[in-house]
Amino acid sequence: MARRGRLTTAHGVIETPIFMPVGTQATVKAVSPDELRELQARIILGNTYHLFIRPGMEVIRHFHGLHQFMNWDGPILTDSGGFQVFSLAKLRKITEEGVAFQSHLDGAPCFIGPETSMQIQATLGSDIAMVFDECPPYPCEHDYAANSLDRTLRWAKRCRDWSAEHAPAHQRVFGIVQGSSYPELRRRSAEALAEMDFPGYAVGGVSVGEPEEGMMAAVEYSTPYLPTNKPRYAMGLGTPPQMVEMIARGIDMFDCVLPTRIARNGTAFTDAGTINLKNAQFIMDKGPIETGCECYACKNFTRGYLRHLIKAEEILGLRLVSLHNLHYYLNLMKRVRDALDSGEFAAFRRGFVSNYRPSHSVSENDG
RNA sequence: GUGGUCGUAGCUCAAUGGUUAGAGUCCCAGAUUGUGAUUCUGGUUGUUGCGGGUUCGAAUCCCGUCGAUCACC
Repeated sequence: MARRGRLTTAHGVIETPIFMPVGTQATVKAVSPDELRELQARIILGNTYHLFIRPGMEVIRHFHGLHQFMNWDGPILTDSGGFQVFSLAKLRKITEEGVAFQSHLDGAPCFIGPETSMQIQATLGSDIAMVFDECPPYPCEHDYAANSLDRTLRWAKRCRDWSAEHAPAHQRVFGIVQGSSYPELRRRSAEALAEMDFPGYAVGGVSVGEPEEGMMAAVEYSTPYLPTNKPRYAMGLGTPPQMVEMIARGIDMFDCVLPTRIARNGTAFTDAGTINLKNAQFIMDKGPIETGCECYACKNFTRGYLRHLIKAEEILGLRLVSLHNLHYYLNLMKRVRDALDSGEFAAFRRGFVSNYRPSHSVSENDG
């Protein structure tokens, strides 16, 4: 099931499996494009919803698109805004046309539908645009999920058609599988999208609060019905072992805020699991975050120093941990690719997952 | 030296004479999955300066004492 792939875009070739750092507001938070290149990030995310609200498309158009605006000349994938409309905006009203909502910044009334989303993404000039979908909450009643899915499929077709006529020639549009936790809906979604013949497919509606098994199941319900010669993208995922497990299930692309977000709160990834650099145990620690790590933070700074920076709320602290965590994620994908190339992925997967200790909350004081 | 004001958690401060003296911050942990740096959730911490007294009951009232601070000499 796990596979290697190659995705060609106007701004470069992407070897899969790949992790895509998230750069919601035309920046991967705390990290410069130079540093992203040094980290060997091959493709990053941008966000329709956020950039539409601020700075707005007039500004993006003025700067000739997102690549030039943020000075990143590698590939960019833009999210359609479907997820953010549901996770961030207030007072949304869904109709066949699209979603009316209030901006999370100032409450201003806004509207994004399939065509507006594609229009925005065309203006952004991303290499990969996502269809505008509805991301239903978890848990979700079957009837609601079915109706939502049908509408999302109609939207997908509208996105594809709008894009075929108006989008810049270099831009590809990926479909998004929905269907909540229902196997037959996931299958229906994947088959319908495959019929529409997208150049890539995402599994959406995951990491919305469901247990991890549900997340895995949603992927397993979807991938068997997607074409094998097109990239598959698990949206918003995941932890390191989750990604390895998803790759074993035929996923090629990931994006996740986890490495950058938790970096800003002092948590760093290692092969043994996450460590919280704020913990008192690191005060006098002269070692790097992870022994043998080749990232800038690990080659130059101690845990004790990083702990100090983070406790003192110094910006360098969150930058250094962000660099480490991104390096960790990007390097993990490289290790996976190497393992796939040498035919040792199964062994790598076993070793990695058993070594990684998930930081489950120890709630012994409950009650 | 005289007179006034004030001493409460590490810090800044609450608390009609009436449950187990609270809050913010700090500190200690945890959370974070298509973004949240400055976020969220928990938790530890007190001889109410000290010593007496009044009272059923004192951080609170009285006396003494120590300390800080201000004014005057």
